[in-house]
Amino acid sequence: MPDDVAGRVVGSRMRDVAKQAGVSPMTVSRALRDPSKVSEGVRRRVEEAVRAVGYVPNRLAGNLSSMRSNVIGLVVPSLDNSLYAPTIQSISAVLRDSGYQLMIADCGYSLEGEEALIIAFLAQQVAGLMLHDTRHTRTACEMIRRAGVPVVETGTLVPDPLDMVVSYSNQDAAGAMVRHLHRLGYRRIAFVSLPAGNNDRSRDRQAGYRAALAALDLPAEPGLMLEMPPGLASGAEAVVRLMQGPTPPDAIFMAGDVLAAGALFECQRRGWAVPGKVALAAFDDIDMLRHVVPPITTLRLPRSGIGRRGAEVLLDRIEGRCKERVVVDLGFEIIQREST
Amino acid sequence: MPDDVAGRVVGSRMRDVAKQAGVSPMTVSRALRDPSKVSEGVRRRVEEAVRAVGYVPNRLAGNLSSMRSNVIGLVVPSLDNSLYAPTIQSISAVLRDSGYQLMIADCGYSLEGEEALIIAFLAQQVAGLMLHDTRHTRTACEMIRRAGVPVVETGTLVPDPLDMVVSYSNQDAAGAMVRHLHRLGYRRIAFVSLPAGNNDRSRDRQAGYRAALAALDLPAEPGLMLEMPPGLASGAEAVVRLMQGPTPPDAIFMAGDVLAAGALFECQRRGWAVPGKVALAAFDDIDMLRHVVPPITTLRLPRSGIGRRGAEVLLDRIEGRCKERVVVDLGFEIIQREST
DNA sequence: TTGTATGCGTTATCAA
DNA sequence: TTGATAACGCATACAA
Repeated sequence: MPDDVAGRVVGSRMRDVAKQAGVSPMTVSRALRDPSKVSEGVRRRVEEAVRAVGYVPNRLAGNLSSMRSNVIGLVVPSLDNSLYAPTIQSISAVLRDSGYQLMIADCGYSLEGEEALIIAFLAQQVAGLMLHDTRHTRTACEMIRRAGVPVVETGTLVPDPLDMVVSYSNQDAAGAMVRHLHRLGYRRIAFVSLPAGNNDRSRDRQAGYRAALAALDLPAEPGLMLEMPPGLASGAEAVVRLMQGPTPPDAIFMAGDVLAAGALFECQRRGWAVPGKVALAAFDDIDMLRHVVPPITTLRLPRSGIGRRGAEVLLDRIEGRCKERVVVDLGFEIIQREST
Repeated sequence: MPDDVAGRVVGSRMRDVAKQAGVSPMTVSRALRDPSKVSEGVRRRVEEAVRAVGYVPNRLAGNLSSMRSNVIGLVVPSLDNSLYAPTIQSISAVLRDSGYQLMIADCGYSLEGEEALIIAFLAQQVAGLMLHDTRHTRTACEMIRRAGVPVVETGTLVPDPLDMVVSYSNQDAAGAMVRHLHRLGYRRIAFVSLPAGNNDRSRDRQAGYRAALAALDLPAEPGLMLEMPPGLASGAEAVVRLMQGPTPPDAIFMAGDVLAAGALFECQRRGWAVPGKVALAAFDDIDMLRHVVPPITTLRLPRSGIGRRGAEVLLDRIEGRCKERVVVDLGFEIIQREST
């Protein structure tokens, strides 16, 4: 029963249930975690006793004693960014269905921040980690290795994974869109992305853009590449700067989150026909891009699948169903719409 | 040092550090949690030993032993909805700066789901709870009461809070927008919201709309109220249904998340002037609404402030800095733009 | 300032 | 099928 101990209300413990049911605590433990290991009568009495005393198991104690954990730690660069929402949602669903809990933290695109969070998660004895950045401090890598905790990286298809990877290739995706625009006849393809400095995905996308240009024998004009901070306003600014430059592009590939929508809204304001004056392509199929006028050509990324499969392979490993260091490429898809 | 025990790699324990530093485990514990309680020399030796053996404290054991917890549980109706992102981000920032961890789960707008998550969080021995729904099952309330865990509700200014509340009033906000539209001269004000069935906020907003109409002596025509599922497409459908009805409105107040943007895009497609043919107002100042053409009048809600203040009052309570059951009204603001 | 004994609530292990 | 005992890793309380 609830007791007030030193100003702190505590719940009932397993031995309260045991007393109530007239069995030993160990039997309660068994009845709760594997009912088939106790007799029918005991099982019923324990169930009743649990209800009677309002017992809620203490998973801290359970985890400590069993040297197991039912907590997964997730580090994302930012929680403010709705891009991670579908991924987090899917992770959450898989974990919930398997009796795991999700611990989330954001590192603000900082490697040192990520390191601190990883250590905090290890201190919490997480059973596994999911990371969205693909570069990590030496200390972070070392800590993870020593702890022997399974890790899934989800940001991009990294060449030298810590452990497991579930993602798509940002580099391939950017290249595929450039080739798509080229097939449609565009030749002066500009590229706008978030700053690559603190964002691995942006770096990969820039590399994919450059590689595709080279493969297509298109010149890589520095004036056609722009780095902009996130936000609709940045997209608007980018399209203006590119179109008012000396040799404007005939297509702009916006590889930032909502940059493309910002660019389109700016075109609407200025009466610039899309794709008549300039074609627009985006990276990531957020719902909005399908509904604006005109709808924007984009890449559909496996946001939700990354969360689901990532959580699945992590749990498979934790529960011993799979020993390997899998690398899962979930691919991407080009969605051709009216803006190109 | 890491040891392989029964297939499981374990980290170093406090007594490994103690041995290395030539002191007792208790001294290590003190040196780590309150360095001022040990001598200078011991402090240095412990710090070195910690680095030498790569020690990471086991917070499960620490929490169990101290009967404290550094974990906060947050339940949101959905993680897929980017609306909660700024709130979660702010909570995360406050907790991180105070050495707490955030456990997140989504209940899918289900009361039973919420109950299960609350029980799971209590089993994890969370130090506090943040809930975004305002109705809870009897069992959930009972569990929380018995556990004596501080709770902050953030969904709306509830009349009968479980404990503490940090929010704004959805009802007042909806009413304020109706009065604003009335001041601008609109008289046939339609109202579109998400289904109220599983969403307390929608219910409150509908009530606010109705109350404001009554106060303004405007008739409450059933044909002017619509419930739509979330999404841009719903907004588009809603505006069409309202405008093609027998007596179309002169203004539509879209109290759903991105419904207003969907409605505007549909008006763009059909060439309906906004606000010439119909005025549009929204609920919640997502960035997009400022950038579309025309920018949409809306209510600015304290999304981020709710997270920050909510986490702050929760920690104040947990750490004994405040005993009261505070109710914080963070208010709202009407942002008049060109769509009305 | 430091160390010793004890307990946190559960599970592993082994004996009955 | 059940129970007694000993961890799990750390912190509280008290003694030195």
